[in-house]
Amino acid sequence: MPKQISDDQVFQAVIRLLIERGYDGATTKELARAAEMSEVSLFRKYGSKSQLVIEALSHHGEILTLSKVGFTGDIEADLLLITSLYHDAAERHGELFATMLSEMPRHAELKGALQRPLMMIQTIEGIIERYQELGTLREEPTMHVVAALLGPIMNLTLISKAMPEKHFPPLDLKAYVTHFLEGRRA
Amino acid sequence: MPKQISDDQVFQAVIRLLIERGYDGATTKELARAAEMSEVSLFRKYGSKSQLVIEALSHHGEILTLSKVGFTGDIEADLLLITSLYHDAAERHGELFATMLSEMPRHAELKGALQRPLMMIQTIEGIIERYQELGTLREEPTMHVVAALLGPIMNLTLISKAMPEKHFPPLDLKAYVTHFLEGRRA
DNA sequence: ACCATACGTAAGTATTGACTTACAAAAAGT
DNA sequence: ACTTTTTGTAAGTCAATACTTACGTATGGT
Repeated sequence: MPKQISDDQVFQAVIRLLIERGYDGATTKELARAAEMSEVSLFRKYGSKSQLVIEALSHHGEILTLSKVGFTGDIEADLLLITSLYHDAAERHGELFATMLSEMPRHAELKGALQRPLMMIQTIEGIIERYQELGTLREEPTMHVVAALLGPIMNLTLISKAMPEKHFPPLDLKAYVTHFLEGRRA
Repeated sequence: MPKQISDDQVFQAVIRLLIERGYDGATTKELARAAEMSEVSLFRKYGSKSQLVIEALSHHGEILTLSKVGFTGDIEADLLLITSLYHDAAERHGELFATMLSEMPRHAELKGALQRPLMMIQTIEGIIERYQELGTLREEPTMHVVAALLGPIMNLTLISKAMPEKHFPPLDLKAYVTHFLEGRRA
């Protein structure tokens, strides 16, 4: 057999192109070229564009690798780890996430493609909840806390990319977490 | 002359469709139908799809009126007004804003379409800056402050719409502003 | 040696989308 | 009345896109 193209290689290229061009903008022709395979083989292996994207996104659930994240009892350390990972992910894939969030309702075939990223939000909610139960954090809807923690980071990266001429100073995540906690401790 | 279709009516329909389907998803045929005019007339009046969208968004900027917003010296009142207006806008048009933010880098023709909304962010930055100069707020990049203030609101509305099965409690904006200020005063 | 496998190239099809052209009609100003 | 203005309908062009068909080829297992 020739070449033997690995799924990993394909999925990686797919994600890269999705980030660059979005779902509609990433044509199957370009997807094939990015994956260094023929368009025909692409359809043979993955059936359709939507299936390919779903498989790529599922496989790439590692985008936001929260496997290392958990409850340790040290809230500053936990939040710093979460924000660091999220910050990296937002830098690299924030546009993709935003695109998918807004394109999902318009592409029924994509339902389920964001299952994994959204589950990670629930993981974070779980950690928040434990700190609330412990009395470290004050009680409030966990999703509000998650939004307060991650919203500014996502917003900042999106705006930075939309206004590339303005050069925003980078976030100091350690200070960010510290200030986040002020006023939020029980 | 027949009918005499007003720009207002057209722009309103355009915005509505953009929210529903996004830029790529909103076809000129559908745009024409939504505006209750023929596709031909649409091209005659506005030249192209991108121009139509740009004009509609520019015109729409007025709906997100921050004209009442300014520096009063009462930081809690100012921020409460800003967040209230922003919250309303995000509820109604958050998806649109997010879509445009993520689609803009891929559609060079749209450059300038978000000029107006982005200028409002700069208005807010100006107010923040004055409170920093007064010593009410501690010094840090103004865009970081804006992101911290508005990011969570935008995030919350986006996620609410992406996960409609989960019912998130509404934000108490007054408490939100109060907590925002804790840890941020100079 | 041979055959199934996993790919490639060339050439389609069918659909759709942005945009145009040609011609007709309704209304308003004069 | 007539001309201008602003719309409409019908029909198209042209390019791009998702996806297919037919056929050929290199490779590895047996």
